[in-house]
Amino acid sequence: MVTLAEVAQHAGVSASTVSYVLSGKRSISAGTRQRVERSIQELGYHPNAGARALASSKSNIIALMVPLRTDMYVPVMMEIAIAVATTARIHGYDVLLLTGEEGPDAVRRVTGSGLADAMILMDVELDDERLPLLRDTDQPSVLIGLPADTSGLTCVDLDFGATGALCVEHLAMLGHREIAVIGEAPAVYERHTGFAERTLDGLRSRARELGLRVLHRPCEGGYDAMAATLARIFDERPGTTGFVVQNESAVEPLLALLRQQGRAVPEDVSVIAVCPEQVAMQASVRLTSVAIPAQEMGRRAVEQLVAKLDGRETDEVVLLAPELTVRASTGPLTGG
Amino acid sequence: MVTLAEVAQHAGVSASTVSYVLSGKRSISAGTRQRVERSIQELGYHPNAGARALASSKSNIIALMVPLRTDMYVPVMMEIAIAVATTARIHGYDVLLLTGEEGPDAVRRVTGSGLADAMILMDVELDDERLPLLRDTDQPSVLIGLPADTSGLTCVDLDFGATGALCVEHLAMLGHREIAVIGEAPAVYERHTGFAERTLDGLRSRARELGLRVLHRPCEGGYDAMAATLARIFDERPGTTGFVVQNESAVEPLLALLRQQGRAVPEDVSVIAVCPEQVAMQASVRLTSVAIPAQEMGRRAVEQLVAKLDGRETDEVVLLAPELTVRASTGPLTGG
DNA sequence: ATAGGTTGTCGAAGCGCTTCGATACCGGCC
DNA sequence: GGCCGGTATCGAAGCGCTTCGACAACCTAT
Repeated sequence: MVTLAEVAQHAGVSASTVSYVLSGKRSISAGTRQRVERSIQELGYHPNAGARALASSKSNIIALMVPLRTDMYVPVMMEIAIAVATTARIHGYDVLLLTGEEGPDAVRRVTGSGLADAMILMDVELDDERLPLLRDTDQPSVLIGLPADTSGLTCVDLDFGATGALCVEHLAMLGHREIAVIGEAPAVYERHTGFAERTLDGLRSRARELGLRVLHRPCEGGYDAMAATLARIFDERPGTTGFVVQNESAVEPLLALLRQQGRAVPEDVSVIAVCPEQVAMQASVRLTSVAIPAQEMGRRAVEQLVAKLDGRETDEVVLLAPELTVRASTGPLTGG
Repeated sequence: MVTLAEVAQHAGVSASTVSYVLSGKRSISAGTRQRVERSIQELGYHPNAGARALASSKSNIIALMVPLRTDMYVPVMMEIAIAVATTARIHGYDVLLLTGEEGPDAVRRVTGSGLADAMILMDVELDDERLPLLRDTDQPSVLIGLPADTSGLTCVDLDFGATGALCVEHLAMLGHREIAVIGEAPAVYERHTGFAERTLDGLRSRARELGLRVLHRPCEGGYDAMAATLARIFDERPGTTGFVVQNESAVEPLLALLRQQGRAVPEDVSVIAVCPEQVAMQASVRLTSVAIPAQEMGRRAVEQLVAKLDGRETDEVVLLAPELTVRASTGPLTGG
């Protein structure tokens, strides 16, 4: 393994000079710089990460805590993770992958050991037990998701409240008066991850303003659960003509069941999904949807974090504006 | 930040003693050990990762290279990644997440800088450009997937050849004579990731032995592509009664289309999927399937790697035996 | 010509840990 | 009683890098 000292010797300069060439923290004459750079090339030098971290107290690593459980939409998680890794590299950071398994201990471990310079937390619960630790530590962090109390924290998330409102508005504009919300599995609500509730709140309050009736039903994924849920919905509200689905594994079952019951989409009922673009595009009916901008979320989280690490001011809470794309699953209510 | 020296002072011993308490590399008297451990507790000491890495030349980090592209089944990737992270922690390692974006350079960077002690590579192509580097370096590595030449490499993968064979056997046993294989998107074959070809090879050779006719069609995901593909299949081989699907985004479309055409599953046609358990369970028909053991693959990869790091002998290639679970989508051929 | 400011380079200290002798102590044995 | 082999502990060196202060060389402005 080639060391700084070897590079220095090869280039005929001192070790500190090589270091300054690398970091650019002091001015170096053009000639010296070139000689050093050529030596680095020729010897195939790579600075030793451990030594660097020790000397500078910076690891150039960002820790990313992903949820261990896989009951929620996994591709979104993966896309965020990949966006985080990619964006981090652009800013010169690597990403350490932590699972939620260790829980708060992971925060202590990473903070205490100087393994990472900063953290990104996914799947944040409303009253997350990791938050007090985060507030105590002086290690910068960004949450993807929104806890109940955001004071002193930086958060990035889709504006789910506005998302809910946007869905209602679209359906209202098309003339629908009674809508049903197919939500995430009950477990998601019980866990208080927040995003599902926020969607619902935004949706309900806008519906109230616009005079629409809303029926909300949590729903496990899969056909059987969806069949039962749908039956109960039409039982209770036979006049339902609009659906908002926030559970990707319920989308396809819903479409199949509606088809089976002879209800045409979008002629008889309209369906809006809150899901990644890919799901909306690949469904049996191209879905009108509000996209979950996973990539953007990952990217923004890293950018916020890097800003903090550079000592720049950052927004406390970044809520991404939802965008609704009209496709083939929603249409005007044609009397009925 | 608390240091080793502070712990030593607090416990009234020398720094090296504390170090030996931590590492267990020399015997320590019970009394001393307890005093030191109490001091560690009280002061909330965490060893500094950088210093440790520098002094010991071991980072206790495993690098995991995930593919950047997301055209393949992402949940499998995620599940593997999580299994890798979880298993690594059990063995005292953390996981660094690298995307394929940097390509071979990432291997050089990580190897050269001592950032990680070892690597796991996912999405390995038959003639992967990272392999020469891996062979050159003395850094241990494990591949998830199987390249063309495995000499000098350790690999973990599902035995896709046996998987293909297993599918044919099951269909043959049920009396099917003409089967169609719905494969991955053409791009997957062009990339030569290998697993798709291996499945096909295993399937074809067993089919030959058992006297079945096989028609293979790559297929993009989604309804439109599947509709076109299915039409061509029945056009060319009207007597097709068995399907093997190795493309999770084609599964649901296939089932819907068959239903639509009045072909009952499993009475008229049988369908076997090669997919994660969850997909098989959540489909509109509970699918007979060969599971892709993502978790097991991640776990085994780490275990192989740790064995190597510990200087233990390891298998060169670990092929996991496929398991076929019979559910509701396959049945005996009832004349026709 | 000289004081004062730049610019480019060097040497040395030190980051927090591991690890290798060296040392001190203990009990048992011939 | 001196010697041996363990066992428990310490001190010091060193891992490869960053960074600070020093300094030489040069350039201006007086």
